[in-house]
Amino acid sequence: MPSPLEKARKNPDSNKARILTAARRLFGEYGFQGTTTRMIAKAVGIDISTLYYHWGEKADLYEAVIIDLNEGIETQFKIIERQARGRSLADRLGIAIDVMCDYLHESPEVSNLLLLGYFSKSKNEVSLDEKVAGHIANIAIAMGLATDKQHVTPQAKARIMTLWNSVLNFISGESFFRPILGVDKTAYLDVVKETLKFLLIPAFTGGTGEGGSTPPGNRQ
Amino acid sequence: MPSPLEKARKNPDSNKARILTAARRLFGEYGFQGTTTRMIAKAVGIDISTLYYHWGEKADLYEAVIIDLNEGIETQFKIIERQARGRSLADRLGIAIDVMCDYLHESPEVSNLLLLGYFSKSKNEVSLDEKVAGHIANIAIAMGLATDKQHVTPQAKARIMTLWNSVLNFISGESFFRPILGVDKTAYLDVVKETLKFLLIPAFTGGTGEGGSTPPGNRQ
DNA sequence: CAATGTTTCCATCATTTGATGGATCATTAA
DNA sequence: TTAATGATCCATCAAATGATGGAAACATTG
Repeated sequence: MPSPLEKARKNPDSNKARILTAARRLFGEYGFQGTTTRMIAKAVGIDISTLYYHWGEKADLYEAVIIDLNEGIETQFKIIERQARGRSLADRLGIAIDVMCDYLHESPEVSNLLLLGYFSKSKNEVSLDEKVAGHIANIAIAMGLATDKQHVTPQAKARIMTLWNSVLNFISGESFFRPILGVDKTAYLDVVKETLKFLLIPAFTGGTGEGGSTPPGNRQ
Repeated sequence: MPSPLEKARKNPDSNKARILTAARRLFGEYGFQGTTTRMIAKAVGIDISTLYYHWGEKADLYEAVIIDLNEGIETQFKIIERQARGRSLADRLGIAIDVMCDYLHESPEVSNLLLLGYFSKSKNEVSLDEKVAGHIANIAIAMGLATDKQHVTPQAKARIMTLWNSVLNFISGESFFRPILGVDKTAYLDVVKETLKFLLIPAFTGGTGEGGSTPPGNRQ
């Protein structure tokens, strides 16, 4: 029994899938309240009743978007985990920052939707928090700050949250922050990565910061 | 010629001022789109036409809220500047974190409104960005990372932004993050402050982090 | 008090928005 | 071919929403 989401992904040219894609972009750009079903239908080029036929009410469509989103993020975490395995802590952090920045920068609606989920009291009951809790724990383990999901200290969680949120902030807020920084679009991502590494790596490693790749003496 | 805002603040019991207060809270909680003029009027206990009489259209009221907000923030920055003067860099950062966390935690709608302003494409043209650019530069100077507003490097700005956003994130996202951390309401603010100091001070000072108050040799 | 200005509310509009029923067209199975 | 199922659109609804006109209440001042 394939879920509606799997069904939609199987055929990306179907209207059902195109609705999901457009909804993702528009919800990310204008939020749940700021996006109307007519906006989505118009973006796809269909009638709104087709949208309702495929996804039910607006909140259901939004929920589908969020679930779809989280699966994409989990994929990225697996990539980070694979690349980070066996490297030094400083390297692992650098890899995490690079991979997440690149991924989110390519699909900016992701970070927008996540941030809106964190900060707006929405009546919809998409259980985003459980997912995020899992993500946080996963990063903590991948960074070697904890050994299993059940034993992550609040301190470690809070530190990961800061890192995670900082990435989201910079990606989502690009149109707002970039003019303030006064750099062009290509330089922005580099400044962001550099800043995050500069600020966060020394604290985690308790030492000198970036300092190149995988020093021979693998200080833990 | 007193501005409408000054006029409203002069008499906090007037309906005009009470509308502004309620609007501030509700816009902060539900965003611009998610807040209706009827919600605000109902919160104050008046008819919506009274609201329109005092503040004009909805976007004008929102603009007044944002302006009001920014003046409050500027006041806090002056407090930080005064307290930080003459202290070590680590102390100045610690003071900034403490003061801003306490202030924002007392009026959480402030950080919500700021974050919504950063991340949602709103059609309203409240020039929030210029204000924020000024705030960023002010902190940079107060922290001793720059000497005048015109000569703040993108790197310094980006680092301040990370700090500033991290505070906003934790305060605005408390209802979301606190359950994940598994701490109670009173402990949350302490964990946040501790985390921010732990992560950010070492990077700025290039050294050992918090390490107590104002070391005798005032290393720059 | 009378006149003038300010504030408040009631009634009402025009749009927008979420949502649905039913007709139509396409596709597939028997 | 025919019946059934799936997909799409048109027309329409009811509720919510931003906004306004005008009458009434209230306050201020000469």
